[in-house]
Amino acid sequence: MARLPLYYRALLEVSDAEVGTVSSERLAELAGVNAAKVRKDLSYLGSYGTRGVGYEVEYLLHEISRELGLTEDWPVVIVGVGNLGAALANYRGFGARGFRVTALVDSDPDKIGRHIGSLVVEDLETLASVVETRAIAIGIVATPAQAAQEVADRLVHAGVRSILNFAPTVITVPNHVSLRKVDLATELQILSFYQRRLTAMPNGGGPAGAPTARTERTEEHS
Amino acid sequence: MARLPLYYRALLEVSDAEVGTVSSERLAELAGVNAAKVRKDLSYLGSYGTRGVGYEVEYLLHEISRELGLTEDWPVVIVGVGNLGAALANYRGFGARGFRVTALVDSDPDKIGRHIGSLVVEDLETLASVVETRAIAIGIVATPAQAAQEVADRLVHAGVRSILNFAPTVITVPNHVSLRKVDLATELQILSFYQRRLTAMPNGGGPAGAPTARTERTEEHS
DNA sequence: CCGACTTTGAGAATCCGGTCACAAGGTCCT
DNA sequence: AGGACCTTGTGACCGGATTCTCAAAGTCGG
Repeated sequence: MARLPLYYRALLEVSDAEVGTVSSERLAELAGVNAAKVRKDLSYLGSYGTRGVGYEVEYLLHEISRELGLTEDWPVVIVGVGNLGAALANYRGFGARGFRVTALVDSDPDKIGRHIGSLVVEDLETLASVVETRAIAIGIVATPAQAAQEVADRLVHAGVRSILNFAPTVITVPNHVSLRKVDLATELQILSFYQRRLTAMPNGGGPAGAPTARTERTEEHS
Repeated sequence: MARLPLYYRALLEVSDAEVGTVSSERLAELAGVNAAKVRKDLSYLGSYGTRGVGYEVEYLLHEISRELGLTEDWPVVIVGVGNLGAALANYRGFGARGFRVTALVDSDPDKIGRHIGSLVVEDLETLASVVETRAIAIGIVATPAQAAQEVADRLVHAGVRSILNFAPTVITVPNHVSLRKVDLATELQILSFYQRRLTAMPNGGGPAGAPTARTERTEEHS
């Protein structure tokens, strides 16, 4: 499931402070989801957790990180070293656990050879050998939209099975390849959509609910 | 719907090349979704499009951009000018349509006063007045996880109604505020999850489907 | 050792979005 | 003008995900 990483992070939080066990209730709160959902999800990867007590934090943490493949490490290549690509290369956020950015490639001769952090930007033409020699598992596409599909094709051809696409376009891959996308412009447009709703109808927006209730909503937008 | 931006982009593509009209079929292809879904979605914002012909590109484009609020412009503030914040500030991707990054704020004295593009980083403490004087509508949270909730609270308090969260943590807002998140680490972990699946069971992964069929999958992962 | 209390795990009910299928409406050629 | 053909709009259906609910399992204090 796509919620495992959420639980993982929630577990990390509790493992700092408290010790021993967490209830599904508490986990749900931390992860911003329903408690029943937490239990369903967790039971789906085996019956860890004892009734009347909760889940043993350390053990569950271990199980989830194994399930997520966080115990192995996955070399990453970033294709396209513009603003975004460069920022991603420096981003500690995922240098942190298991994901090492191992190579940067670009097709722009001006950028090839440039140093970014401890890496050197390499030629897109050498992608295949880069992927092979460094056992790259994950490719990040951070190119302009026009180049994205071709880059994806090359990644797939080179043997990459997981692609994260930041380019603002739909790309297509064979179905043995995993594809996820992060689309910044789209996110803003969605916000804009709701914003417009709000300002269009000055007051009568919410359906008489408690106006200051705190809800964790990220996907649905009620 | 959250698919409107997709259609919008697809329409932009066709508006370059061809002229006149598009069928839902073609739009679906461009946007990577089912044709029936396109029709449902579009019919949901009124009956544009004539039977037997399709949708008039320019008109539909106009309608969608109005619906998405892309005709107005939404000043954006970025809170937290680390790697990611700085990259976002420079990113042309959403400077492009309607979204102007109008202010940058940070709490780090070393960063305050620094120039990024044409903007100067301002003090987080002045957030309220920045939001008010510049009529900021959207806040982007690009701080470390620990600071994210407080920053969000401040944004809400200052009157921001739409927040895009890049910090790797769950944040909570009153329910009259729209919240979306972009979680890079989570995306990678999800890829890692499927990657592990693949390598764990060397061959028998896919259920006998055509192994090289091209599918656009981003959310479901079969 | 027993009873009160807590919390999981899973079966049942419900909700929601996606897909299918087809009638209604409209174009274009003859 | 008429018929063949095309594409939309929509009602019906389907399946998966979410939520509700409750019995089973386990702890803890006395």
